[in-house]
Amino acid sequence: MPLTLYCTSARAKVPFEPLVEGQVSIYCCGLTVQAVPHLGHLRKEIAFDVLRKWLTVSGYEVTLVTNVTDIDDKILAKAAQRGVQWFAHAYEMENELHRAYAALGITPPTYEPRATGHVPEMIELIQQIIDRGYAYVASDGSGDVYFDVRSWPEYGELSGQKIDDMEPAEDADPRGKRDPRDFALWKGYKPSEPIIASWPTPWGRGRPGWHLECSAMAGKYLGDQFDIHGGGIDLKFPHHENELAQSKSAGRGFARYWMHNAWVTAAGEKMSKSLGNGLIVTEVTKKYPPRAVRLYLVAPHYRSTIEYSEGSLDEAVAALARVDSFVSRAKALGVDPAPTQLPDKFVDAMNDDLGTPAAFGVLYDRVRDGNRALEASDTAEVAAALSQVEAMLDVFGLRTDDPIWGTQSSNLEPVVDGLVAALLSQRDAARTRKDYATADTIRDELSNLGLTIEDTPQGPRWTL
RNA sequence: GGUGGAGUGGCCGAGAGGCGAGGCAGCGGCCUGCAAAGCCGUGUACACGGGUUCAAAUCCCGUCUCCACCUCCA
Repeated sequence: MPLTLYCTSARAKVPFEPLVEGQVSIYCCGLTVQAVPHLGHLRKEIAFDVLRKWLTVSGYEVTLVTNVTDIDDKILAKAAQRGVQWFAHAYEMENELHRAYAALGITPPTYEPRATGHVPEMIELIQQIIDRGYAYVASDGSGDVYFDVRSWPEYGELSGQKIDDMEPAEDADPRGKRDPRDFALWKGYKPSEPIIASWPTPWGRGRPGWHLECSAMAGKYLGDQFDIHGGGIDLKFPHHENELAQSKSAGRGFARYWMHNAWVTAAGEKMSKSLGNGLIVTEVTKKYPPRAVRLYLVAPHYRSTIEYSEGSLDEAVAALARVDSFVSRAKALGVDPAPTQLPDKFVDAMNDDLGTPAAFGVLYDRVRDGNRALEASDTAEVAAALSQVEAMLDVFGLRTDDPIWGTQSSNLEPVVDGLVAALLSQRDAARTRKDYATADTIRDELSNLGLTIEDTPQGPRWTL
């Protein structure tokens, strides 16, 4: 089955054909770095991380561009509130974002351009749109430049919205607009804002409009036309609709496929930035193993809403433990790794619009097969299952030994291993003379330290 | 008002006309000194009311509930 992806503009799953054979270019709207990222923000990064891995496994060379919006109203407001420069606040939050990437094992994008580094590209794009007659300088002398939505007949093609059916803007302040739905390409400098948060342009000083920056950066790094444009479902309208209008009205082909991921909700509602600290990525990964958090975000389909709950995270911990347990027991057996070939069902599931739920079903089935083989001492089958399980985990970014999780071993590990082994051999001796009281005391003591002792036909094994 | 999405077994979460995805929890069994892990077995669920069909969770009509977007938002 060839790869199909659900395309928002087609409103259907469509076969994926890259623009350039063997290569895939993806632009995925990144964060406005105004606050510490929570789980919901990173769901997008995870979803596209998996897409990227799957395309890579499928033989494509992938370029993923994710922007950092480092200037906007909220950044200015928060920086002012804290009494720091806007760029200091933005940079701090960008670092937090990178920490969150690392915490969840997300490969950083190929390129991660910052909006403020691309003002010349934006000016060029605005000029193109004005020259073609689809944008204008505000009539009120504010220095704003607006896109003229009425002039662009295809406006609304992505989201299916019609200009006339839209709710009229809450603040009926026209601000020099021809139509209330016109959106800012460029925001004129306001004396209330720091002068260093503005850049010179042919239309006066000012700063980038949010929608425009993405069009400009996508164009710079991926060209006028590229394969996939992604982002959270909330960006579909107006952000992506506007990006599309800007780029196409400037004569650029822009994205050929649009992909949108769904939310992580909390208490049934969209996780908002005002929810507090509980769901901040780096906090969650203190309470739960990072790989389990990643599994929790990867296992449901990317277009399905995930309801946040600690119970679900506990389930993820348990499910991952079962997989890990098989991998470590199989490896302890010292089997020769079999050549890796992903199961057909897994490939089909992933090719069907990244069907991770069905793909996980295949993973769990193989783990069961492997466990059965382990009991039957069928080393060939253990080896086959192990290599497939690891290959599948690799696609999800969940391999224990993936370097992205960092080196967890320390030089103390052999020491600990030796100490535990010594205690276990005492326990074994006690068990041999049927002194179960002593044996159980040793096990309890180790258990109190957080070690789990399991007796297997190959002797006792311990895990932390 | 417009646009889009959702309601599935104790919980999570897929599927999308016929064959009970899968996970977690539970129960029974095997194994075990006891455990743990693992394996085997075990559940007849699809918001509600109609309809189409030999067959509907899946299609059609209607109803209810929830969520998102149309303003910054992953």
